[in-house]
Amino acid sequence: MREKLNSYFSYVFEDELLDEIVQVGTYKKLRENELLVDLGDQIKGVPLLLNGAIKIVREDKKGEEMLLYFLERGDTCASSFASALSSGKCGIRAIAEKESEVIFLPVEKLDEWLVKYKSWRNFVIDSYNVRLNEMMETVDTLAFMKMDERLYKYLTDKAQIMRETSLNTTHQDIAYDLHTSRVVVSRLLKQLENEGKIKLYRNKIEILEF
DNA sequence: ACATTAAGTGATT
DNA sequence: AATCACTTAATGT
Repeated sequence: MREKLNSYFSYVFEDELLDEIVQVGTYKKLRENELLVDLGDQIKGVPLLLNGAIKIVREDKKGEEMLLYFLERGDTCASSFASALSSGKCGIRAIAEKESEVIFLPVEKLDEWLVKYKSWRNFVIDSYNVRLNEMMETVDTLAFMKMDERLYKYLTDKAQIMRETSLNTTHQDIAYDLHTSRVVVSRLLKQLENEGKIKLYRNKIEILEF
């Protein structure tokens, strides 16, 4: 576990903090599509993402979904800090988008570390900042971009996060993430294919142009 | 061969 | 851009 931690966090945290993380953290490997956090869950620990990708989704009471952003290696779920420290409910759902490795940090240690380690404080503040920017970007996307642009952005963003040029997904899944209907996605995808930007298969989309 | 699920299409709002 | 109704294609049993 120490080696895995070192490979991504050795330049972020000081050695003593790394030691503590190894002691109190619990390592977990996530299967693809494994549910990490659900709506209204009490947060049991804050995750540090070693590798893989986690999808953060907002959902309303009717089960209507909307993708907020992805977490990548070295990220943490900023929203979980707030709910962990205030022991409130989490307003989001987190799903592993692919096989991922995380270390869960116990809630009790979080504010202790805030005063003890400046690298930890920086990390927390920084991830809040990164997340806020990410959120503003998605708001922009929602407010100012048309569906076809959003779709293309979604595809290229996701391909980058997954580090692949082709995605194994269905039109329906995309429709859930973008909060639209499958028919609309199918039509716009067809359009993108005609423009030569992508190639469509069953359960698979290949991106030809970034 | 049949059932199921994914994707394509025209028409309507 | 959403929804309906229907078709066609791919895949699993």
